[in-house]
Amino acid sequence: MTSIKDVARIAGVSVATVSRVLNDKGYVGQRTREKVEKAIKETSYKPNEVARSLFKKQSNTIGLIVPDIMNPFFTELARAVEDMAIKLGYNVILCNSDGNGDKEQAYLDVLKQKYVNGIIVSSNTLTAQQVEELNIPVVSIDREISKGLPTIVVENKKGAMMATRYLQSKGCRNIGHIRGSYGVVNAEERYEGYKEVVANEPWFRESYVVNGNFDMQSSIEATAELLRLHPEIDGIFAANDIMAIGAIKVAHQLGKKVPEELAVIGFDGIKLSTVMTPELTTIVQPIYKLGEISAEMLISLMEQQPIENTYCKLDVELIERNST
Amino acid sequence: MTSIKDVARIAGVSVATVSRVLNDKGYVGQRTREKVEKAIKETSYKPNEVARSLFKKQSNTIGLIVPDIMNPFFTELARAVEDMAIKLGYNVILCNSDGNGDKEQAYLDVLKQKYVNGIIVSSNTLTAQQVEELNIPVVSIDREISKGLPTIVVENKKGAMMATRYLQSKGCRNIGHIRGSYGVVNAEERYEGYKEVVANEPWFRESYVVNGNFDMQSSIEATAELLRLHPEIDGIFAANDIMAIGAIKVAHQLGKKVPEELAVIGFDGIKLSTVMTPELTTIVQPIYKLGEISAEMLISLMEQQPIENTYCKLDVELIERNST
DNA sequence: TTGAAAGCGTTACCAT
DNA sequence: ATGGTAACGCTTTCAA
Repeated sequence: MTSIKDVARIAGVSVATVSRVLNDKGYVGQRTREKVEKAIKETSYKPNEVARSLFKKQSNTIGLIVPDIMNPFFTELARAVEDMAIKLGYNVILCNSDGNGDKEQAYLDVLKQKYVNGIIVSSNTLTAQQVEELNIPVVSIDREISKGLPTIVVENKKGAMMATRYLQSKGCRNIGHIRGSYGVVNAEERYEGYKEVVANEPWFRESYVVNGNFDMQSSIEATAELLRLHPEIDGIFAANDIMAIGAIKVAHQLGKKVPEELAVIGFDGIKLSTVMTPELTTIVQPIYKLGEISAEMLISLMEQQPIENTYCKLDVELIERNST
Repeated sequence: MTSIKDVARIAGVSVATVSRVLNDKGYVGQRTREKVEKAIKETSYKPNEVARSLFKKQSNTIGLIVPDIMNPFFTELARAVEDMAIKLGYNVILCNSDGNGDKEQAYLDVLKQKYVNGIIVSSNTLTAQQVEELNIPVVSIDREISKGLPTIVVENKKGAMMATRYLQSKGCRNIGHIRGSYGVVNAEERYEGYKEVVANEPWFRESYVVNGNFDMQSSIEATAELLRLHPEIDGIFAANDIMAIGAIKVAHQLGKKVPEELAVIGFDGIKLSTVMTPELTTIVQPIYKLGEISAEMLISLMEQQPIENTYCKLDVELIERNST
C-alpha cells in the first residue's frame, strides 16, 4: 500500500504539502498542487483511514445497535440508516443485541474503542447513565431511553387508539389485544392506547389482553389461548404485524374466517404485510423515514451542526386492507 | 479516555510493560502484573482499537457486501455472519451494493482503507482481478466469482432438478419456470436444472420460462404473462421464494386454486415461506449455515489457519408444504 | 524482568 | 507557499 510519504517523494514535496492538497486546506501553489495530484493518480494512492482516525479521534463510522436484524422492522431501519450514512460519508457497524443488556454494553464498549463518531440504538435495557458515560452522540430509535436524549419514535398510543376505534367502526363488539413484551416502552404505549378505548366497554376484562412477545410463535400460542377463553372475540389488535400474521394463522386453523368472523389489525407496516393473503390492515409507521431521520440527526449531532429538534415523534397512518 | 500512558503512570511502570500484560506476551513479573492489573481495573481502561489497528494493519473488522439486506435471504445471512464474527472477536461493517458494480468497488476501497481483515461478498459483477488486487482475504458467497477464489454456494442445479421432478411426481403436466435475473450465476444454474428435466417433454417451449428478476413485483408481472400465454400450466417452479409468493398471489387473483389447480414451488427456504397461507413448498438452503461457514472460512483465512477446503457447495433439501 | 524508543500513516502547528 | 516535526495510542525490538 502506498502511503503519503511515497506520494510526497514522488511529487518532490513534503508530506505536509500532500496532506494539504488531500484535505484542500491551507495554501498550496497551483504548480505544486498539480504535481501532487499527478503523483496521487499515478500511485492510485488512497489515504489510510485508520491513521486518520487515530489523529482525529473519529473513524467516519457509526454504530447501529438493534435487537435483531431478522425482525423486518429493523431490517428496513438498518437499510435506511446505511443508505443515509453512506450518502453523508460514513460506514455503519451492525450490532445485533438480542435485547440483551450485557451484549449492548459490550457493543457500546467496542464501538467506543473503535472511535465511532456516533451510535444509533434501539434498546429497552440501556440507561441514560450508560449512554451519557460514552460521551459520544447517541440517538435512540423506536424506543425512548430517557427524556433529554435524542430520540426518534412514533405515535404509538395514538396509533393503537386508531386501530382499536377502527375495529369498533367495523362493527366488532369484542376486541382482544395481543400485546408486545412487558417492559418495552412501545408495547406499553400501544397497550395503553387500546385500553383507553375499551376500558369502559361493558364486556372488557383484562383477560382480553394476552402477551405475544412481539414474535410470531408466542403470538400463535397467545392467540389460541385468547380465542379459547373468549370465543366471542370478533376483532384483534396485535401490537405488531408479525403477531397479527400469527393471529391470522391461528384463525385459519380454527376455521374462523378472516375478516368475516374475525377482523385483525396489526402495527408497523412491514413489507410482509402486503404479501400475504389476506393482506393485512395495519397501522403503518414510516420505517424507512425513521431510519433516515435518525441517521441525519445523529450525523448533525456528530458534526455539531445546529439542530432544531432533538426529539422527533413521527405520525402513523391506518392502511386499510383485507384483514378487517 | 484513559490511555496506556495513564495506566503506566498509575502502576508505576512503563507503557511497554502495560502492553505486555494487556497482550499477555513476554515476561512480566508476578508482582508487576498485579500492579498493572489493578491500575487497569481502577481506571477501567480499554485499549484504543484504532491505535492498535494502525500498528497491526488490521482492525478486527470484516466487511460484508450484499446486494440488499432487505432481501430476506441476505438478512439471515447477515445475521449469521455477524453472530459468528462476534463469537470469534470481530465486528462487521454492513454494505448494501444494490448489485451495482461501482458501489461494490467503492465499498471495497473504503473497507481496505479501514484495514478490515477480510471481506465477505455476494456479487455478480466483481471480477477475480478486482478481488485479487485487494490483497486481503475475500470469500464469495451465494454467487461464485471465479474458480480459485474461496467460495460458498449451494447445489443450485440439483435443487432445481429436484423441484421440477417433484412437480412432475405430483402430477403436473405443464410446468413453467420463473427464472432469476440474467447473468446471475445461481439464476442460470437453477434455470439449467429446470431445463434439463423438461427439455425433452413434448409440451416444452422456451415460452414456458419467464424472467422474474428475483423480486416480487417482477414476478407478479411475469406470472400474469406466463399464465395468460399458457393457461394450461399446472405447475410453476420459481427460482426463489419471493417470486413463488408473487406467483401465488397472481393465482389467487385469477381465481386459480393453489395447489389444486396450480402447484407452486420456490427456492431458498426463507422464514417468510412458512408464515403465509398456503405455506410454501420450497427447496431449502441452509442460509444461516451458509453465513456461519463463510465467516468461519474467512476468519481462518485471515488468521492463516490451515484450511482444508476453500470451496464449499452445500446441499439443499426439499421441504413439502401446502402449495403443491 | 523491565524500560526507552522507533514506527504505524496521518494532521496540524510552527518556522521559514 | 512550503517543510519539519510533534502528536494521536499502541506494539515490538533492542538494551540494560
